[in-house]
Amino acid sequence: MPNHSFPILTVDIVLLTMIDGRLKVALMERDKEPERGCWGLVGGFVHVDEDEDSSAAAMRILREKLRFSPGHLEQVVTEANAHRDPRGWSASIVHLALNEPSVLEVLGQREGLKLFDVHDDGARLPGNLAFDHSILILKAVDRLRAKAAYSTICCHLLPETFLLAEMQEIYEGVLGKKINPANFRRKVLDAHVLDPVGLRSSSGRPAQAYRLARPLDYFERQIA
Amino acid sequence: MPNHSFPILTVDIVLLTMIDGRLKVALMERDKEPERGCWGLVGGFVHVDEDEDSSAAAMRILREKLRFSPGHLEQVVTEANAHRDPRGWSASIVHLALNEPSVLEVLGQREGLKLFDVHDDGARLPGNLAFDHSILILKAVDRLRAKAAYSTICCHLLPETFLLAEMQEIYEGVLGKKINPANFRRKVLDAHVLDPVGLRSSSGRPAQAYRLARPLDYFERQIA
DNA sequence: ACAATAGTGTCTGTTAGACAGTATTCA
DNA sequence: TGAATACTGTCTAACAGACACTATTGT
Repeated sequence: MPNHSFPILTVDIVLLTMIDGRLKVALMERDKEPERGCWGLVGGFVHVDEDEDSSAAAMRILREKLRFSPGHLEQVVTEANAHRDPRGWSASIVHLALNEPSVLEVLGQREGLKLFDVHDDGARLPGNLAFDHSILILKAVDRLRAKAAYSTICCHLLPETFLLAEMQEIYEGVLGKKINPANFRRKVLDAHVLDPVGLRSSSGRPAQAYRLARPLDYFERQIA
Repeated sequence: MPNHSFPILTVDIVLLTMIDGRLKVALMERDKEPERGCWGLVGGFVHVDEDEDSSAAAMRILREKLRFSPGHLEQVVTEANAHRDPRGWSASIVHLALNEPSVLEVLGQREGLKLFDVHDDGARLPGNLAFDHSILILKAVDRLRAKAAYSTICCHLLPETFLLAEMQEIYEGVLGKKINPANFRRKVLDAHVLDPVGLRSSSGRPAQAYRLARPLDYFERQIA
């Protein structure tokens, strides 16, 4: 394996979802060197002849490795240094991808993907994580948490339509604290970012279901 | 000039300062192809044999081209696509560098650097800007503005010690709005991020001078 | 009727923003 | 003494957070 005189350019995707109020990251067991047998992020090289830009590269890699398109994809940070990859000087453009859990649970059975709990600064991640991927995961999760209280970003962890109680559970999981339901309702509805789409019944009074009308990067008011 | 099969990896630095309440970006006239004669950001290739990581590359480039170290440097975004550079598929890791104006004004005379007003989505930038540098500049400025209201980041546009009135002028310039002096004072001092360092006299009552005690990435309260 | 969940009204303490007023220097 | 700038106190409206209350379903 030669030491490149060009830096390596890769894209890594931190695939997150939430199950039972806990954030989960989807990792693949690496079947090639380096770090064969370790758990790692879904990622790959940029292909200069195929990829229009870095997010297109991320989409292609997800399509090729998982046959799947994420609900939400955004660039988080670029981790670039001499020592993170034994093959040479390496830059990874790290992306955050958010999805409702059902999609990833299905993929887990078909594609050798596994979901790991992301909590307490990665304490529950597997011990044999490839490269600096534990750092990349934490940076992506930090970004999600930072945006949560002031944006609708967490709605991408929900299905197309959802109840306020479900949305609240997601925000509680991401922010790591309980939220008062009455206040949460008031703030979210006052922001006019949700469209009502009919009722849904369960084990009590039926609840209004909503759809995200317009994704909002920055609320005026803090949502939680 | 061959079309590389590896992507190009560069670092570009958006050098900002504030003069008379207006944000300025420092640009160099390019003396090499491509885009020779255009104005461009200070930037260059990552050198895999010299640079430990991307911010070290940024520091080296500033040292080599301007013989200068910035007061504050942070990564903003990575702009990576097939068309931004005629030489081939190119990724630029964009950094934001903040400095007090005196340093850049001196450099402007010595090193062929020039300061341009950054306002109204870049309306006053020179017409012949290299590559996609106008986009990179706007993204860096957006980042600065987004962090301003909740952090001490703007203090890096000030000298080591400064008055509250000077600090307020900086925040007003970055945020683009007037701030009530009494409220600004109260919020900043309540945050306990400044250390007093003696008085300074000018044309009225002498004012308390301060030094930034601890840079704060996120205030609890909004500063302005 | 009761359990369960959805949704409303209201109170309290805190904060942002506005503004009047006092303090200390120089000319 | 007056201009200029620094600093303080206080009022109001908006907001976050807490909590009691009503509403609507299934069993």
